[in-house]
Amino acid sequence: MNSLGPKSDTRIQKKNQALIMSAGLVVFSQFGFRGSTLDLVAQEAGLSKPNLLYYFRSKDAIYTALLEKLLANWLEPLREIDAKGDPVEELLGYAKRKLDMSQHYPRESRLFANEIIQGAPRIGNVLRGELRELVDEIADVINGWATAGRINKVDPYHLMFSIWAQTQHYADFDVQVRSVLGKTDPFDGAQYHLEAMLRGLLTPLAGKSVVRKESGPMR
Amino acid sequence: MNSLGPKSDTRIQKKNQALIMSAGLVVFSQFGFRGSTLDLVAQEAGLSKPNLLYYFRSKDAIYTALLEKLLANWLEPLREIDAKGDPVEELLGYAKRKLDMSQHYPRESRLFANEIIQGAPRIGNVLRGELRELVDEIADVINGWATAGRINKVDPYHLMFSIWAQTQHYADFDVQVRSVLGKTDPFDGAQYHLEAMLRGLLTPLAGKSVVRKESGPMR
DNA sequence: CAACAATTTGACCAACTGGACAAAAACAAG
DNA sequence: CTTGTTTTTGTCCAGTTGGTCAAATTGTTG
Repeated sequence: MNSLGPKSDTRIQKKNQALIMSAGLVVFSQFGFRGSTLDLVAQEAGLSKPNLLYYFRSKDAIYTALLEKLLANWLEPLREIDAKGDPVEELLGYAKRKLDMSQHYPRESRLFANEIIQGAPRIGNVLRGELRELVDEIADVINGWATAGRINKVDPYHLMFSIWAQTQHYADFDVQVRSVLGKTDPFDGAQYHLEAMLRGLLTPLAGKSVVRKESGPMR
Repeated sequence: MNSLGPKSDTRIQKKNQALIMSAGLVVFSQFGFRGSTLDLVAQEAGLSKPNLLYYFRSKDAIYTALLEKLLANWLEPLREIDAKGDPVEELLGYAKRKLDMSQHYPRESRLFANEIIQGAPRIGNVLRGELRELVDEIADVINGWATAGRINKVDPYHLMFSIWAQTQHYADFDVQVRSVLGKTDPFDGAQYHLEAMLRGLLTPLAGKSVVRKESGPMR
């Protein structure tokens, strides 16, 4: 009989569960939950539809399992920011890790993007809970760095948003980026640009605050 | 009889077509093309399903009409960049216009994002054609500014990507942004942060290139 | 208020959807 | 090889999907 708990997973179970997760990632990341069908996932996995449902209770179960696995990895790079490290290098390292994820796991990024765009019906509580707490912690760290004069004064929240936006963009909008760039690989240029942008924002320089003060609000 | 060409649109036709487009925007921007249903659009529009199909030939026709209308507006802010203006202010102005669009037309942004994430099946040719040409033009302008020393040397393509990413993020990931910020309105802070980031990157400063040269590649 | 055109609707359809289920097939261990 | 257990599949089902169509309703114009 099929076990309920995670006690005994035969190797064929492991193999097929992984196969289904992988196929689900491909399909759900492209069409979102509502736009995906079990038939599509089954076809992508090379299994029959009833066979999918032998391993997962429902379409929803596949999607949820996928999202949970993703979320665990998604917050990890943020946790690695070290309050005791060099501020600029810590933040650049974080941006680099996020950009690497966009390069190597673009489907995961799109799965996440799809879920958020559609209103985050299944992970809204995670966003308002775990994510928010973690972001608040890191925001404190960044504020500490700024107060100590080790980086320029920045809004830590919008700093994180801009890192998320600029890194995930290369995965989520991959088609557009490549349409514009042609054959040029996006990621080398992206990394250099992102680094330059963050250094320009963060690195404390005597002359800069003067320039900033002179400028009125953007119009 | 229903006219084929755009010759005679009675006011009731205009009203209902607008009603359907508006409803379609709400539904398609949330669920993407495949995840949306005519019933949902009909319900949102307050019309019966057959009545929708009296005004539009098919589900596809509604979606396509929506995309075409969107694309016209989408590229407009980019066209407004003036090669004869002040470089930093022109680029800041562009960013501001894009951010305003995210604030005031978030559904349009999400509709576009959905289409791109799903591989841009219907607008790939526009991306590789019209968009790319326009971006190339602006890239030339930016390169000209950089060569003249009026802004720092930047990759114009990645500069545009980063503006797109950071502005559209506030519309596409609205749920996440608000989950993190709580009741705080995102857009004031976003504008200030975006401006600071772009100024730091673009404004030519004697001291900056030294700092940049010393730094190795991001790690 | 006729008479005609524009609009709306109810009923219907074939294809597809997520899912149930029992029978068949493949596997494992004595 | 036999027996019990996993795994796989064919068949089926009720609900939903995009779309059709003729009939009914509403609007318009003389």
